[in-house]
Amino acid sequence: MITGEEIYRDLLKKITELEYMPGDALSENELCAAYKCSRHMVRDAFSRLKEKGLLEVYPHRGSYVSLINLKQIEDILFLREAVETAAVSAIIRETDPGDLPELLAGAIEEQKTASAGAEADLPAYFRADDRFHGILLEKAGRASLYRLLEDEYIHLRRWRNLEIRTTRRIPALIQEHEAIRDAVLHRDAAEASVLLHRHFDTLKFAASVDEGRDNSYFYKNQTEGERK
Amino acid sequence: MITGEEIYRDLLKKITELEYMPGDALSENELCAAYKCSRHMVRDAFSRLKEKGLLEVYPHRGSYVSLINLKQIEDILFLREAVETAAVSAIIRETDPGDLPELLAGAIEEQKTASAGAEADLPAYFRADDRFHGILLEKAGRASLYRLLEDEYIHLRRWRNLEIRTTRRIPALIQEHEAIRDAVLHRDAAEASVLLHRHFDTLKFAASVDEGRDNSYFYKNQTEGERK
DNA sequence: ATGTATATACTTGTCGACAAGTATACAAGA
DNA sequence: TCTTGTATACTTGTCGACAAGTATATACAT
Repeated sequence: MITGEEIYRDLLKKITELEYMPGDALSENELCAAYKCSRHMVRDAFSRLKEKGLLEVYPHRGSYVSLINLKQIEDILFLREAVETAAVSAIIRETDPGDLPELLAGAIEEQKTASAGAEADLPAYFRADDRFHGILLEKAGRASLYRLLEDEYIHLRRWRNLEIRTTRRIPALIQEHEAIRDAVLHRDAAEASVLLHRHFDTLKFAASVDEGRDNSYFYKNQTEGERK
Repeated sequence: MITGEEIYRDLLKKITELEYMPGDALSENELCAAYKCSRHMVRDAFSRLKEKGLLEVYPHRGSYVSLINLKQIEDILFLREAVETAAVSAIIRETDPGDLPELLAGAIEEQKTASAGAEADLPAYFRADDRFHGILLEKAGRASLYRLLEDEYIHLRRWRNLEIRTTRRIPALIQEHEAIRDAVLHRDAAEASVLLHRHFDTLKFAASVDEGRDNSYFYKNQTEGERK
């Protein structure tokens, strides 16, 4: 027997990891046949996914995986920059380094090994990247805020999984992490702020340009739910 | 005929405006009798409220309006400080004032008139307060981010409605707003950052101390859902 | 009086059936 | 050939009934 929570988590995973692509149709009937459960369960999961902005339900027509809203991605990147700049500021203001140097070094090392091989282990790199930023919040005493923002970061992860060309940029991103780490360890808040801003600006740029992108995966004009 | 969306909005309003107090029991049967609809609708609304952390459902025992998690309130205040500091920084960095002075002056004026009378019009003051902070994000080109964070700010508003003694502090808060406005208009990012930090710190302090507070409305030890 | 077992009245969880709306395939007529 | 109307096969929306678990009140035995 499968619980509604499990269905929700499974669908969430398949949407963020692009097993279901943006725009794909999801049928309640097909899914409840696949999970061997009643439609009620699937509908409950749909309701939650809809609430999170990952699914769009058109009554009597069908349900579709949400397209990616690049304006929203920019917003979330802006949010992360703001939160992490504040976290760094708090770290520098309030605490002594503690085990922060080792933790950041560990996360950076993990990023290097994950991206070093003949072909990069992208999931592992992304996990290490998340960990680098997570450490900053945790050491600022805001680990719970990181959990609170998980729902927003889901969109970020889905977009990241779609932007394959990120691969080329990984070495530069790691260098930026190292510079940020150095600034934090030198307790230079102004420098860290500038570096974080630059770091997220490169990401925001990736979210704004559309060089030969498959536009069927993105909303145009930042408007959602405009299916004719 | 009432739609599920309406039930959800009504319950949300009654929870944030404390018509239903933290800890109150909400019965599916009673509500679907009150709304003259099937339990399905109420359950759907419950599901969304649960997802937002405003309702806790204990299977076969009952559903209760979530208590207020002060650690979470602090986190959201930290979040707001971070976002608005970044917004101010962006405003100063990228744009000329435009109509910003008039907008901020208007919001501050509205706060004064709402809090001036023999007894303050708290709802009006809160709306003007939200507007002041909303203007900052809007002028930084992040109006959509403000909407994105609405869900988090719901918790903030519920807490604010419960903290009656805020009233005494309103004149000081308005003064802080004026100081922030001045720093922004003088394009002094560092000063604005310090003032915002101080502004939110006074709020965070209000969320941390518990002088003669009715503790039945708050989680102890920052743990949720520990009903025995 | 006190402890224990049982019945009862709640609670939320789950299901299958049917209602209602939409898009498509198809056939009939011009 | 093109247009138009109709039947059909989908889609999601809604409902009432029943299942299952919990807490409380009650009767009974000690």
